[in-house]
Amino acid sequence: MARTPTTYDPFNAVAEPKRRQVLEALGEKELSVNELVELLGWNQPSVSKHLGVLKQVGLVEERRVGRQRMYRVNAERLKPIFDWVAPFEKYWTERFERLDTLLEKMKKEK
Amino acid sequence: MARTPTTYDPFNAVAEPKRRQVLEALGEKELSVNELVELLGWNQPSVSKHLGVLKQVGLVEERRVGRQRMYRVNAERLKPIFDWVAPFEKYWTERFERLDTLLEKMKKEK
DNA sequence: TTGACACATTCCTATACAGGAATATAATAT
DNA sequence: ATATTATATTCCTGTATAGGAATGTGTCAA
Repeated sequence: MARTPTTYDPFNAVAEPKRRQVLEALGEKELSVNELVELLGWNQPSVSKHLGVLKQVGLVEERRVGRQRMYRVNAERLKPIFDWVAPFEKYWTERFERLDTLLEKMKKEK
Repeated sequence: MARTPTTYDPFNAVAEPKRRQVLEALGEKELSVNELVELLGWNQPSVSKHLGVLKQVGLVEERRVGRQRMYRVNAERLKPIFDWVAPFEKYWTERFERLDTLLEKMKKEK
């Protein structure tokens, strides 16, 4: 077998750097395809194809307005990635250690 | 061109579900290849090959002990993933807003 | 109805896996 | 030296891209 398809899950869809750029560009604001084309500086079919993958995997949603298609991020589909990576965060920063210590203290004091 | 190589960056390395399992299995504790083989129930070459990719991309580190090789997670290489996905978190929960508020308060009180 | 505009899809190709099977390498024990 | 243990590497193959070029589809305007 080959690699896991890009449309299999958010991890694979987001592995492609350009698809991350698309999601960043969308950010909070809904954008049309042409707005993305201009913003990113890629050709239109390329943008459309990446949007197609993101849409298949549920990372963006599409709304039709006249001959335009407005795309927006569906952030909840990124939650599995966050949930997977978050537990490792304590290893590179102390913020959470401090928080853990604080919570432990609060627990004991209670 | 084809897809971005799995060894290109942590995003691509971690797109493969089995490699995420390896990182989970390692967690905090260093494990030998055979311990991983037993823990995961895969054949040995498969485990070694996935470890090879993870090592190339810097997500695990290797230590030789006799004829064994002990592997451990290098969590800092996961930071780019966390940093990329974290800004989206506010869209599905409010927890971090509260945490940020708490940390800001602690900072000021200090 | 004919253009023009906005966007999607198809066709093509080079590339890169992931998994299985077999084999190679390195270190220890006998 | 030889066998054994622990692990890595090589060879093979089917599959799935990502990018470029060309074309198709749907919608609005004159």
